[in-house]
Amino acid sequence: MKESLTDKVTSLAKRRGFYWQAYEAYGGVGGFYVLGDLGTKLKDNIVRLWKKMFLDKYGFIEIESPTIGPYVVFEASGHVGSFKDAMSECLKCHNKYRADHLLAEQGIQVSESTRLDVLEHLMNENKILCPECRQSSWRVTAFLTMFQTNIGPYSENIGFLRPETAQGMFVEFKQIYESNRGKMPLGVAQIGKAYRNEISPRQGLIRLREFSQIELEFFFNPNNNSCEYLHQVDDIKMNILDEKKVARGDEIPYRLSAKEAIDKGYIIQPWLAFFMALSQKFLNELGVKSEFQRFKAKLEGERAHYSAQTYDQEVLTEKYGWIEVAGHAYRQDYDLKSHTLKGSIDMYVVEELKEPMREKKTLAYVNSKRVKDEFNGKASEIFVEISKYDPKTLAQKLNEVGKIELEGVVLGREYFTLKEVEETISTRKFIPHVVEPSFGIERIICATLEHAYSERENRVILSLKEDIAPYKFAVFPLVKKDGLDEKAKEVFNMIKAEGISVLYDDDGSIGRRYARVDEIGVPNAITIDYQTLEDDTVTVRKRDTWDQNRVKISEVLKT
RNA sequence: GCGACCGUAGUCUAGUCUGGUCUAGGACGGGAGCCUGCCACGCUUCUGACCCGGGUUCAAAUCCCGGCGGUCGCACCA
Repeated sequence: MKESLTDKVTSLAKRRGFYWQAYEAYGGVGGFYVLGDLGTKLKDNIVRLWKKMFLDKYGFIEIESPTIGPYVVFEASGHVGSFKDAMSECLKCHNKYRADHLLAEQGIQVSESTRLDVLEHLMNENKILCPECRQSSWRVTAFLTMFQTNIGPYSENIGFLRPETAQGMFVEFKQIYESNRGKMPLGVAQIGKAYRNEISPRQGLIRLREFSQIELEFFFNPNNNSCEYLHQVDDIKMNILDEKKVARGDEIPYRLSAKEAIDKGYIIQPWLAFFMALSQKFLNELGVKSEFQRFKAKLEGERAHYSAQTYDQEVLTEKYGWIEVAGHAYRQDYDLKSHTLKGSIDMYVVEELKEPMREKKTLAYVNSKRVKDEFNGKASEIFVEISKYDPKTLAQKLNEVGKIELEGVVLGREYFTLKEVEETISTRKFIPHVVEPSFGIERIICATLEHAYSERENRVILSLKEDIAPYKFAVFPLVKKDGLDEKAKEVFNMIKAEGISVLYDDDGSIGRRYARVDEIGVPNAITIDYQTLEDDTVTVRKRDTWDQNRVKISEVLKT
């Protein structure tokens, strides 16, 4: 089989030091990798571009929270439940299956909390057949895809390495919200490592056990979910496979703008649609053209436990086909609600209504004179009891049943004065809803490299956009003599002093040096020749066209 | 996790079937030097590998077992 583009990129990545598998000195460990100099620079540049496009432009903010969290957090978030699968192993052929799936096929419903020994009993008693070898001999064990550790010296204090960065933003929501002076809607991002103990990590950087995420949690008021930026992405047509198309295996996408997709009902939240379009533009900026991108809906059964709608953003690769580079999920209020229920902080937000609402209501006040007159010594007791209710509730009860029952006394309507009042309501409490664009940085690096890779005259060219190229300039003396090399070093030092990433190379022929920097994506190569010594001009040679221009040294950084 | 195939320098590979001549050969790459007036020229020189562990044998890159890793298929990917 012909070596695929993906394989070529992998081998280039290792040869030139973008990334490689970790722990090779010890035979390698699956699912872990190292970013080299070029890789870290590329990653930093990608992250910087993302921040510019998603945060700075919209005034959204960023936090950094711990990568280890206590058991309760992931219990509340639902991860302990849904990351732990009961795996049933066939003792004959040793294939493993989800126990609940096999039981469900036979119409036996079990819950997530069903004990393992009970599951095993059910599997064997009901003679569930192994799909592979048609035997029925099972052992049921748990497999937890979160990495588990202990916090402090006591083994019963279990902690987990976070399987997503998102929970940090949910658990800390109230503090984030307060310290940003109650802004709503509020976009909060976190960029960092997440960990999943994959059963079989494979495919290079595509499935890792430790990986980097960029996650943006966008908190908004569900009563006011219109997105003011939608018009900014009108020109972006997305390839969309909605739930219906996915369900029937239709691979031909709709081509729609965010607004059109909302209007047609394919995307149920305007903000979700906006971020999807913006994400497509982000990948465009990284050099992945729109025709190599699509958004594929997750079906109800495959969605995460928190999601009401999820679109995977996919990029076409030669070897692996469509790979997911980002997930766009409508998480509703699932997470904040869970943390409110289990934790000690209420994650609601108070909304000030633009148009205060006038609400009519009836209030009931007890006629104290009449009560005193008729109940004498018991009156003060009655007042204490009545004060437990507010006037609105009292009025409601009187309207519904015509009386108030207290300890040993029943007071009828005649003991109260009813007042009709109109109240102004200017605030309302709500738990924000969340849409989440979530990016896997390593996969984006793969997609970016693959779509930047090309070959010309048997040489490799990595056409990384200038914004994200690890090195912006390379400086070469045409030949290493007659003072050209000293002059070249001067230019090199000048650019370096500006804080711009730049390489110097005087080894071998000039053509060889161009070739070397082409394959790591340096967009500009500056050559110092004999004319430079006379008039301080140099040639700037462009990576993608191989065109050369003569410019003054002082102008060189403006190219 | 299961199954099939595979594992020799940074990369590609010769050698493995049929154990010894392998102190493991080549090409590319990389370093140093020479050369070089614009797209991987040439020369000199250096660099560097049998995945790990155990077994069989007088002798293991080669045969056997286990582990680790890779690719593919199944399962998993919340």
